[in-house]
Amino acid sequence: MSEPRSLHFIEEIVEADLASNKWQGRVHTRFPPEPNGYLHVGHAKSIVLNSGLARRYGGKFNLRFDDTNPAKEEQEYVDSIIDDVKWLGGDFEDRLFYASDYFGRMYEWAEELVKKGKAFVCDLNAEQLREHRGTLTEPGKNSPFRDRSVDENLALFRRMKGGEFAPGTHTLRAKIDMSSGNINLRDPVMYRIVKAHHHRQGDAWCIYPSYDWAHGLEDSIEGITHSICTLEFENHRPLYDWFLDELGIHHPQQIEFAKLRLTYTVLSKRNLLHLVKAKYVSGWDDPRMPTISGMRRRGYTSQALRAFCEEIGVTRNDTVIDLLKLENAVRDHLNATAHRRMAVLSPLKVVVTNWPEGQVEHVEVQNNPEDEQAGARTVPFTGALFIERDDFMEDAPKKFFRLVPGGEVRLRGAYFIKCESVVKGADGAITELRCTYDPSTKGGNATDGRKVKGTIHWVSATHAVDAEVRLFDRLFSAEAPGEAYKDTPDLEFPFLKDLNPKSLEVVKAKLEPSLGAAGVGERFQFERLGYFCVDKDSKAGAQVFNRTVALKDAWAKEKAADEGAAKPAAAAPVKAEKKKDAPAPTGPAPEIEFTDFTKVALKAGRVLAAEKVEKADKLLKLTVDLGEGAPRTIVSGIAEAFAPEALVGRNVVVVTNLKPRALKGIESRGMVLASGSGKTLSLINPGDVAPGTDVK
RNA sequence: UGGGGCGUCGUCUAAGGGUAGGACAUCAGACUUUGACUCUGAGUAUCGUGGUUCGAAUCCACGCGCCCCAGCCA
Repeated sequence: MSEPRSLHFIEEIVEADLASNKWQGRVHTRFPPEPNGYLHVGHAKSIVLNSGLARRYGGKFNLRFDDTNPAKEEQEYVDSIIDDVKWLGGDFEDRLFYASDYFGRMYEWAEELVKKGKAFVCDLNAEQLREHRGTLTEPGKNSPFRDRSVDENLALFRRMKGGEFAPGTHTLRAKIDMSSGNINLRDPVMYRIVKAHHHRQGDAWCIYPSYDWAHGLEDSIEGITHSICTLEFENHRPLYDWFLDELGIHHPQQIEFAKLRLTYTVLSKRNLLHLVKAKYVSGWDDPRMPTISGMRRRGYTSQALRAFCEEIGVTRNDTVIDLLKLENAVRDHLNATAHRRMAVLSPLKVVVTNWPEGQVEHVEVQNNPEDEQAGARTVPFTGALFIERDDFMEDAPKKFFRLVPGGEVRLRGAYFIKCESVVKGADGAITELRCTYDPSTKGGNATDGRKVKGTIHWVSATHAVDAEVRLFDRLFSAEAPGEAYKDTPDLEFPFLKDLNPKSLEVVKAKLEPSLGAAGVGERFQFERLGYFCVDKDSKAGAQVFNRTVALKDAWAKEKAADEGAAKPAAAAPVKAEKKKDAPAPTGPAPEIEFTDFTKVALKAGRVLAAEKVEKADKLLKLTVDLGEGAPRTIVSGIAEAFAPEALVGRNVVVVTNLKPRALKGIESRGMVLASGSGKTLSLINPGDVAPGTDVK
């Protein structure tokens, strides 16, 4: 299909190791989650990486629970993680391990280090330990207990294990270097006393190994060759190496890569846990959650998730992936595989006046035009139909090529219909369309060769199945949730401020009858709407569908662009001065919500240059100094009111936090505020202030 | 201010001294019984400044910016 992609840096390391026979030809990776939450799409990246390496190089892949902290871990999480890893295709065969099963060996190794004089029991409490640790710029101080004798350390350590001490009173520490620039090397804690019930070990232990001590041992025991983790563990690598070298045991190579970050998404277990616990979502598998179980429930396929992980690559760059890329991956897979069905989400009744009373015709429709093998199905057509409300407009713009009064449209797979009259209720709302069909257009083709531009979906009113459909939008409305509030004091979870209040919309839909038999988890494309799957909340006769992802919609985009043009002007504080029908000062569609005044960033700018935009009567291309170093290019629809040269040197007010938008091929980064319209437009003057000054 | 890391189109990511390529996004067009898919085309990038070299994203130097680290979490 495509050219083989070049190797990423970890594959290069593995291939070099294979070439040099560093591990006797072995490749053995692992995925080591702590069972303290559900897995999310970031973990998917790691699973795909680790299991993919094993598959690619004929190696092995382990699933290992890093269950060294009984206070946070639960069996529920273990179960969900196993399900998720399997679902994703992470093939650990029979190699499902638990770090807690190694506690005995870890303890013996700890005694070995004590005997070597490389570890000591420290009586400092947590606060004292912190004081002794020093700071980022100052070295730490040795613990007063650092020079205890081996015998004393051994005795004390055994008493720790024996449960003789209270939590927090003693720790076992490695004896390394309190003056190291790397804080992890300042005599790190190897064991702490925890009196808590362990999900597997019960109360067998009251001392628990810390991550740094335990992790390398776990890898070593399992014969791991490449111990892959995320970038924040890079500072821990010297410690990983130190323990293994002191013990002289199998020493895997730790390799760090950048973890996944996604726009409009939070991906930390702490934050996800809060969303669940505080009931902002229905659970870990809420379809809006970026958890693997949530995405699965929403209708994502594991193939799509894996394709996404392959596509984003593996590097050490700290980057943020556009959520659109994920959505693109599902669309891509579902487009190829999902059967098409018709469903009407917002029904508008259509009566076909010349259809023979009571007649039912079964029209044949293809299941998937992308896949011949998918075959065809039959859909009942009658004189009483539902179509989508959005597919009819009384006062339609030229570019609207769906149904309009007196106009003709094709009903997918059936006939052309023509709208003869519009029936309205007392409140003026459209309640019904009266149409005629053309019998010579059966199957959707006109015998006289005449064309209709639009094809719309429909269901027979008498046959339609009722169902609940859940439409999801992104859970957060900010690209980086909480970023704008991260310095707000007393805000424990800033990302909650960016929660999207419209992330879930529930509608009552009319479905084509074949859908009534669809079982939980089955996926379909509802033609022209998106991909949907049957949710587990479905009951007999009361199905629930989740929208996995909408289809791309060029028409919606065009409409939004038109409406968006009016939006920023209304959102800006100059609203009162504007006429209702005034064109916006510029075209950029804002990313901010209409009501969100507080998010509009207004700054003073100085126009450095201005020129007319080719093939656009109203647009000027402005170069505006906003005190940011480089000036911005802003395209503004003010050419009717201002000659370009009249603007140079003027101060203007600019909305700076809009998503860049291309106008006539020019990227516009912001919007100039103006009031009035057409030739009588005036620019808002911020006064005589420096470019970049906030205008309130 | 200590230690570690990272800087290539809007966003990801290739190019490992020799034409800065791909994906997603954007825009324009073609096709279309899904305004989808597909196809065609367009624009936009090597953090900066010096140096080495016939030639630098790549090597060197000096800057600049961003990320991680002061849990008895992982």
